[in-house]
Amino acid sequence: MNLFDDFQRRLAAILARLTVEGRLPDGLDAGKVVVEPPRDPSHGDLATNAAMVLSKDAKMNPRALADLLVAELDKEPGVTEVSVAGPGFINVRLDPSLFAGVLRAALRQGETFGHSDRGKGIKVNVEYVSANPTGPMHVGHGRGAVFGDALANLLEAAGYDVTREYYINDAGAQVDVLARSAHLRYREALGETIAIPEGLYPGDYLKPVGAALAKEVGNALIDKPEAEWLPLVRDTAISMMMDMIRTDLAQLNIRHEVFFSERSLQKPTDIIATTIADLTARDLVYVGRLAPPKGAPIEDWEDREQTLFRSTAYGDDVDRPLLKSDGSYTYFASDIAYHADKYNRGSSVLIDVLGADHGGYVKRMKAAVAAVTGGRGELDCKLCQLVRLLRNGEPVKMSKRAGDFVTLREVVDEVGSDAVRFMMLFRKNDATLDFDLAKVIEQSKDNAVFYVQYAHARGQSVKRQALAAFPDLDLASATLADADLARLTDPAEQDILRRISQFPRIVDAAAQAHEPHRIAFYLYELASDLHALWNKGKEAPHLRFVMENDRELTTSRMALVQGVAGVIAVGLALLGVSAPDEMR
RNA sequence: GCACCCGUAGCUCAGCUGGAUAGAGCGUUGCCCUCCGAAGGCAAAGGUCAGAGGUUCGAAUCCUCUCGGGUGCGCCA
Repeated sequence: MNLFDDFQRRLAAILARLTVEGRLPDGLDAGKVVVEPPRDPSHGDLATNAAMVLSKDAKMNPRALADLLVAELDKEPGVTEVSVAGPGFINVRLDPSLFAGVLRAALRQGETFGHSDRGKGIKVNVEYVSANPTGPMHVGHGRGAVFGDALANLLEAAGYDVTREYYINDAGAQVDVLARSAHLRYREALGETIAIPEGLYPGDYLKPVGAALAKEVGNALIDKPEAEWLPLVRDTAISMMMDMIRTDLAQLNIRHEVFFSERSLQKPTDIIATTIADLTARDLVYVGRLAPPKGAPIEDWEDREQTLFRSTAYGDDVDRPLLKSDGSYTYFASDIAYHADKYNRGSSVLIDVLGADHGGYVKRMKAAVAAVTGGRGELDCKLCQLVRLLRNGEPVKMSKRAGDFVTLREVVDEVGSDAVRFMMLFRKNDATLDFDLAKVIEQSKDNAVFYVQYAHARGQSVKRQALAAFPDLDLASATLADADLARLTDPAEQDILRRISQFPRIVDAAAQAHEPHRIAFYLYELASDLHALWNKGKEAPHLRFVMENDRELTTSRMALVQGVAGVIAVGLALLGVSAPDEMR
């Protein structure tokens, strides 16, 4: 139930009809036409730019074309007034019953209101978090985690078939460093006094790994050469780190369907080799020399022949190496094979949620996906900017225990999952985020999480009051959907109906743009509407939700309140935030 | 040197993929409330959308350049 889509279709039908009738030329592209709410509500309920964008192709001046369309739109059911404004805007005013109809739909559809089949089941792979399995997650990881999860929710709501995936970087040198660090903790667990040299991971979180190893194998690994103990220690450590990360994620109610191991790209079969062979056969891999980067001089630069992927053929600035000097694969080589694999598993749309420090990586990855899918796969990289942790405006000190960063778990333990999730989504992903630990648990209007959740709770509270006044009132959504909504005549009530009718459009646009923050901002506005109406009831008793002398009006208003609460609940669910029945 | 992201009110940020007179919160100022419809309300002031060109009916939004901030720049992941 999307009024704006509905009118877009109606307009397309009108254009088609006028074309058939010969009153408009062939070849008009109705796809350029936008139907949207006017910025200024006094202009009407819907506005379209149809006359302006089509005037050139129609070989008519915009006003004349607008007049033609106005005559047709005027015949449409539910349209009460159509006018032309400015350079050729067509403003449409609708019968209030149409907005009431959206409220009824919202009440009937409940938790699926705003959902659509726009994605038509297209398979989308969202890869997010993908933190190295070498330690606990920090707050920056948390932002990507929350963003990716909300985006996945959003895409599912828009009718896409979403796979939530985590790429475990368990193949690089960093996991060997992890193993060495864990081995030290193992010796420590056996009673040795250890010192952790520079370059290894110092965090206490590896102590349990050492203890677990000691318990499992006793001192069997203590005098062996590194080559013999490293694989076992590494696998144990990775496994325990992943358990820890999964626990951290579960605390934020984030679960991935696929955990993909980087090492599995080489064992048991080497997919990286076949991917490179495939690219080589297509002349996209060659052996050549690379000029050293201009800016920061590299001390040990060695000019040498290397195996390069021709990413410049797909818009990258320079070709990229696939093999290190020791012959092993670069991270990029693995990643090409990995993305090829995601595509081959059926996802034609790939989304990578990355930290902002990966910005330089995007071009080459897009080039790789284009090459490896023959241009049929689409990759969108969403870069999440840094999070600055504050407490009352002051930067938060790092925790030594975890190894010089604030862990995600510490933050979630302190302020809760809802506050973390909402605040991380109450900002565009590419803007840096100030996260104030004191502010986000404050019960005031300054705190957006509280404000939105409170609107939902207030809605429930109002319903409880209505039941106190009319104990036999049926407040089930299905019943409220049949209420007499014509009694919602106050402008503030009408505004809320309009706001609700925009929700499906917001969900759709947010999903298309891969921008979950739009939902958060919409909810803030909707909450604000409800609070404002409530406050009006203080000065103007005839606007109170519960009218003790008027059962019918109370019922109508309960429909409105339940509609708002329901939309807030749906929106918060998309963000992965709870919608409480009361604030405590 | 190059690439990517960002630059909107004093501050923190929105701005619905190019629409009409650029919005909100905080802060400031002024009224009201502080008799549980509690976790405040109403209103005002505040802008060269970093700057300059360009594209077109129309630009905060798209293109080019300049300035300013951030990030990254074989064999790290």
